[in-house]
Amino acid sequence: MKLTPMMQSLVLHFGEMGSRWGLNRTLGQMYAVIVLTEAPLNADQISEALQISRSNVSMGLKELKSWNLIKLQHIPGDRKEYFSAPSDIWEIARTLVVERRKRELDPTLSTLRDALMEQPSNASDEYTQMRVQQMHDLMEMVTLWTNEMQGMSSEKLSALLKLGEGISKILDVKDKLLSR
Amino acid sequence: MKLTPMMQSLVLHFGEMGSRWGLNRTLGQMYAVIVLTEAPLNADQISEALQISRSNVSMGLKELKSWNLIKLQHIPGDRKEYFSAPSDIWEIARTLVVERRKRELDPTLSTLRDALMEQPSNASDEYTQMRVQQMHDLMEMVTLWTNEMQGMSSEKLSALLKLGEGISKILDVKDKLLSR
DNA sequence: TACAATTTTCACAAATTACTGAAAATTCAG
DNA sequence: CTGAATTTTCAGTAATTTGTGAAAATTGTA
Repeated sequence: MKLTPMMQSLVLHFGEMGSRWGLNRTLGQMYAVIVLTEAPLNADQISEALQISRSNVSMGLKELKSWNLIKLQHIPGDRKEYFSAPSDIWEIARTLVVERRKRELDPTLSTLRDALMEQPSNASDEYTQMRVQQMHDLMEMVTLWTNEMQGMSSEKLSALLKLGEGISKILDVKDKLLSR
Repeated sequence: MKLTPMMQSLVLHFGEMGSRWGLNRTLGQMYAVIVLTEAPLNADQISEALQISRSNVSMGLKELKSWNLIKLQHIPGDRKEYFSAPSDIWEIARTLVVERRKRELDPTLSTLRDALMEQPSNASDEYTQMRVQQMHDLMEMVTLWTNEMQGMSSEKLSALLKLGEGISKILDVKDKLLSR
């Protein structure tokens, strides 16, 4: 499979970004080619398109599976496994947010809880615990949000995000409603 | 500077997480010790606390400065430079979000725009552009949001996040108000 | 069940990233 | 200005991460 120049440059870019997104270069490239190609792809096609070894593709697919970012499908009469990304970009975003939360927040939340259970050994530990408490509360709220996001339809999510600068006003309205 | 066991374990944890957060181990540890200690710290103290070389600390501080995560301050009668984190945890969160957006979204947004300007060379490119458009729109909304976040006070931000599961309801209310 | 097709694993190699000590540059009190 | 204190830079090295080919495991069909 040969990539068009447009694809080529997008794939390269997502490779660069991959590492900044908690994936890595190859994973970024692989996911780019899967997301940006309409037809499901098999490992050999990916390997050829990105000029990387078959085994590397296998490991990458394993990782993408663990992120729930790809769907496996079979094509009648073909024994190979084909992969595609969800067609709804919001679903991809939702998944990314949740999976990153799992990896970036959940373990920390648990460590923070442990620290809060400990007996402070001196004044300095007391300050530390105070900060830990603040971080914990913040992260817990973010967690609630991402859970909320999970349950929202793409339409609703899109509407919420479109609100953009309007969110401030909505908040004010809500305050008024409650204070009445 | 010797760390209490509580600090020690928190610092180690944030070191682990550092790499998942787009920083790296040392940066994570450094920021943990700065955030969790009440008094501003100088480079030597950090170097001793984390058992890393003075030069490594210097590079780390440079990076943390570029993230706008630390404040430089001077202590009267002392020539050394001291660093501390904002006392408001929300300010830290806001900064983190914005800086990550700069690094993780902005460059991609610009690449996506470039791709949209190009003339599709075939049907496959047309599909690609369609997906690029979707990604672009989504990322642009996220960008608007983070901008909005920037302007919000910690109190407001906290209130918004506390809304948590309530956000769905608020959205519904808003729809009703508009449709009247 | 047998076996060819396909995928996965894994030890090693390659590439990348992080860390250090020494030296250079900067800062500031006297 | 001078020079001691402090910070920064940087080339080399160490550590970590990523990629490969060969071999093992799995799959599905004839």
